[in-house]
Amino acid sequence: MNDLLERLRERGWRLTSQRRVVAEVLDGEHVHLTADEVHARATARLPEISRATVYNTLGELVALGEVLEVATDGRARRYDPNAHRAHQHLVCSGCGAIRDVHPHGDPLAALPAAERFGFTVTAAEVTYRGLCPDCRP
Amino acid sequence: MNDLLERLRERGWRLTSQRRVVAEVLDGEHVHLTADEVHARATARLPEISRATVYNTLGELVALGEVLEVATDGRARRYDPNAHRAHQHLVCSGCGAIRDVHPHGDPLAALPAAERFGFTVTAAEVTYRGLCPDCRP
DNA sequence: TCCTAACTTGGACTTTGTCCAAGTCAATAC
DNA sequence: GTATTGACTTGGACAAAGTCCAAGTTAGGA
Repeated sequence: MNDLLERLRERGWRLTSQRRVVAEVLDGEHVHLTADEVHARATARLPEISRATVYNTLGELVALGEVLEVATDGRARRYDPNAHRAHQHLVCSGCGAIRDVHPHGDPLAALPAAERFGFTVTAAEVTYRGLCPDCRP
Repeated sequence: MNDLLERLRERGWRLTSQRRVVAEVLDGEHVHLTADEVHARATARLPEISRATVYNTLGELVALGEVLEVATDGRARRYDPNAHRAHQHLVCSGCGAIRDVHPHGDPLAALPAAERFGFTVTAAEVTYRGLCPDCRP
């Protein structure tokens, strides 16, 4: 995480306490917080941080490629700090829990040229859906 | 499309002009409208149809398995009437255009048991991202 | 230690979606 | 055909998620 802040500073990011707190909140494995959750946790450490700043900072981290934005449920976007290792998502249809997973093979390879409609295809996001152990009937 | 309305009536759906219009608007290939777009097009045919009814009807069609809900952009959900043939989505990062595509192989098969975290995995949604011919630089 | 462009703030606003009480109507029965 | 009734629709209020902006604050270089 310190690496992250260092990397960003080298890229001309001004290192404010707000940005530091957002980066800290997003640290870890299998972290997929909504902007609101990030704001709630950031507020615990820095009570006066505003929603706008959280949104701004998340947007910047996404633009810089340090955080991934995932839309697994059609509701709030979630932010995934695990941007430097390619992975996909496994989502529980019951409780919404999300895990990072690593399927074998390159999902992109499965799309034949004839199915690309002239697009230059650069990425494939896979969302696996099912029930987690706690939600299984 | 008449098949759809017939099928729904057999399942006890009351066939109102509002529902008919929503079903008509959703007819076709590569159709991925937002609720708002459905409402706009429905209004052109039936001016007094309300937003609430469009949302209700879309929700019912999804629950009945006749329409798929897709969340490709973290903004408005989109509705895909092509629910009876398994497919995935190809999304243009430039303009947001969406195509239905049919990769070969079963994407589910690529997720090893060791990566399933005890989940009962039942589906895999793949979103391919790239630039469409019109958006390519 | 000063300066200034970059950053943050709070609040207003927009978009997307949900909920509800009251009114309307499709389909069945007669 | 007409009556009946429960299912459907409506508009408006509300909620959640996200954007925008003018004014105030501050990190980091000079």
